Amino acid sequence: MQTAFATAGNAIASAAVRRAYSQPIPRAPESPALGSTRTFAKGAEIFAEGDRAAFLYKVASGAVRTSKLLSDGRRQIDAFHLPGDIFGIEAGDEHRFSAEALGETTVIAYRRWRLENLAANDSVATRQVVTATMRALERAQSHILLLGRKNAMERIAAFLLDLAGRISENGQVDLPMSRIDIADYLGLTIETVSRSLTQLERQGTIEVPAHRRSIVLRDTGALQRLAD
Amino acid sequence: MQTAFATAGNAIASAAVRRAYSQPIPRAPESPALGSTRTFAKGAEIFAEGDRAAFLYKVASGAVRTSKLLSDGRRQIDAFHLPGDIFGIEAGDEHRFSAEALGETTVIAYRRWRLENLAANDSVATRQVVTATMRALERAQSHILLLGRKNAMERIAAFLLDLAGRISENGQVDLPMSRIDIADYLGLTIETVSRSLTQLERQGTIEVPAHRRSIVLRDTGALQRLAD
DNA sequence: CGTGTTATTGACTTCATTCAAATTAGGTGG
DNA sequence: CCACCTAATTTGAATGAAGTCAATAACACG
Repeated sequence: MQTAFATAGNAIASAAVRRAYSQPIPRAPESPALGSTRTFAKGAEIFAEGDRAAFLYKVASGAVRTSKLLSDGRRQIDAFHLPGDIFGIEAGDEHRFSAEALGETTVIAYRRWRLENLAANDSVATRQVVTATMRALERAQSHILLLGRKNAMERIAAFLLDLAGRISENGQVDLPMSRIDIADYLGLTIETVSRSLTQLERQGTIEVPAHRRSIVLRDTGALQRLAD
Repeated sequence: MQTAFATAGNAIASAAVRRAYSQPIPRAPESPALGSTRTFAKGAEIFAEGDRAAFLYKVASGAVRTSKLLSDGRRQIDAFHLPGDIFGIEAGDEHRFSAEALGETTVIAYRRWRLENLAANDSVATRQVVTATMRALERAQSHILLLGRKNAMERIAAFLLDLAGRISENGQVDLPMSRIDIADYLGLTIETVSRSLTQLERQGTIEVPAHRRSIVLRDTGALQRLAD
């Protein structure tokens, strides 16, 4: 078996678990029409696979992972969502992923638009949802190439560059996620992720400070070449 | 929008014609407003990665693969498109994939909608494009799970069931694609695909007639269990 | 400072790939 | 209809990249 993220079982069960253990702290919405702000603790579930998709979300601060589980516990993380990103868009009326906060995270929940209204309505919000959907599709498609045809080192390099492009501050990337999350995103194991990072560090391509939760990109050119 | 003469001088058509082995055979569109019909020979290129995305397409008959290449020639097939499927939707103005006919294939080309119009406009066509985009996203996301976390046998089983759900006639699936295409879709090699099929046949789960281009699903339950 | 969690490292195994060869299908021209 | 040819597929044997199992190390936090 691969990296089993040991959350108990199926969608129904985890929906129940969510009610028990997650701590959504609803606050007064900044403006009713614009959605309501909610804060989640590290690891808290924002929604579960199979939950009714009544809202879509925009990350205000922190970070979110959306993932799917196989029956035996293998997990695949579909995407990481950073501030400004919209997630939870669905065509049907159920969430096909679960979403969890990677750290203390604040999101804005917007009441969901039915698909029909999406096409019918012209508004900034509508446009944003269509754009977010297209972006999600593009990301998913390039992730398919990564998972289908790239080796471990290429995956790590591509991941670091992608993240750097989204949240780097002068070449330093502060990872909002654990090695397990990285592994489950890249279709690898935590050990392989660790070994690849060590190898990149030995080559002088990156630098990993003591606390291990940030990475300095020393040679983005080399990463680019690796990533393809 | 689309006129009978629009096919003659556009960027896409000439880009396609430039390539050696594509043979688009423009015919009179069934209805000018609804797009123009084009037929492609087996292996012909409908559009290439980087081509200007002036049209989107619906498969009328036959089948199409959309794929990406890495610099060293590794290929990943993003999706197979069967009659009724829409492909070639882009947010930007370039195709990020190439598209090739899997056999003698007829498609209908629709002049592309700009993203802004998509959100602004309410029409059957708009709705179809939004729906097709959502469907593509859902497919891509479940393919990510397959590529990231499923083993060879699980991938083959899932592939056969998916295809059966789209084109089976009483349990028989006529494969429009070669083993290489299947391998490049599932992130495997042609040898592994062949071995997996052989094993499924030995188990009595499937049956592969002599010409090897169709497969009879004898035990979909077993496939379902394998596919997860 | 302990304690629990997360990450790294090492040794060994395994599943899928690679390399190589054999077999089969399907088209072509006699 | 058959012999021949080419491309596609299958099969076998050996290799290798990433996974598994196990132990250690490094943090983070109370």
